[in-house]
Amino acid sequence: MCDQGQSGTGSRCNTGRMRGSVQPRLLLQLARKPAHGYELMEALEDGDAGQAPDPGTLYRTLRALEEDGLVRSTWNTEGAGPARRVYELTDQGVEFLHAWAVSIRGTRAQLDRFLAEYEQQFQIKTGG
Amino acid sequence: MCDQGQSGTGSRCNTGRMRGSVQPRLLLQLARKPAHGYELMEALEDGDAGQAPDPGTLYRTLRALEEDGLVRSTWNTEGAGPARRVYELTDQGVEFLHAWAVSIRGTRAQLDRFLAEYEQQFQIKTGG
DNA sequence: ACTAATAGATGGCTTATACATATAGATGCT
DNA sequence: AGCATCTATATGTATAAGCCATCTATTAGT
Repeated sequence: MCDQGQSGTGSRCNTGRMRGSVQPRLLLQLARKPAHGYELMEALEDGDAGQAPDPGTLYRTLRALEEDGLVRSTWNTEGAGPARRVYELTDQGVEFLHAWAVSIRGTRAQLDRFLAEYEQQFQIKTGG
Repeated sequence: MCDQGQSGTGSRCNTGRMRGSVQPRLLLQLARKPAHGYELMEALEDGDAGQAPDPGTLYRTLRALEEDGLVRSTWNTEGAGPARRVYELTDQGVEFLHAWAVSIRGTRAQLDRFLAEYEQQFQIKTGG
């Protein structure tokens, strides 16, 4: 059932990605420069190893962040194309990003422990 | 609303932990030694920085892993106390653990990228 | 008999994210 | 004018992971 060869046929049989990275990545990107959703998607696709969230996730996450006071938005109707909702970080958003960074460092430490134990168990020497 | 000071009042306002680590940690622990649920909980609590999943998560995850053929279980009624369902890894479980390790290395790399960008943005020098 | 420890299991809930689809303005082609 | 396409935002639905609370059962101690 969980054959490695066949790709996900809908079951839980894939080594699921770790969740909880969309929010901090959006906050960090906004810390660099205010931007609208579409722009953020392209930025994450370019710079973040091509791992942008889908539009649904992205826009909904942005609205949630705004509801929580971590970002604020204004409409920008200048320039070509449809109106953009431009987001920027609030002070609270910056603080939150710092908190996320702490949490993420902890997660990374946990992954390091896991990988160390794993490699010890299977006596693997990895270059990276 | 998302004040750092007050702890979770039920909203999404906490720097959410990264999910997706229970399965691989169970598989790795079982790779070291076959064990029953309670034993696994204690092992994860001891060795894994005190981050064991709650019983509900643990036992349900084990059953799911068995349904997927990654572990198999037998009842052990010897010794004191109630019967234990003792789990051990299958060959497929070992393969899956390897796949998880690859995925987790990828996740760690992503976290490293995030933290590098974060530290660059805020010009922080960290000792770790 | 009552309590506690060990051991396993179920029900319900939230969160994060994905996939699919809908809406709408702007631009360009025919 | 009609129509496709790109840009941009949004909603509907589904799902997996994990938490909290609760329940059962066995064994041991008082």
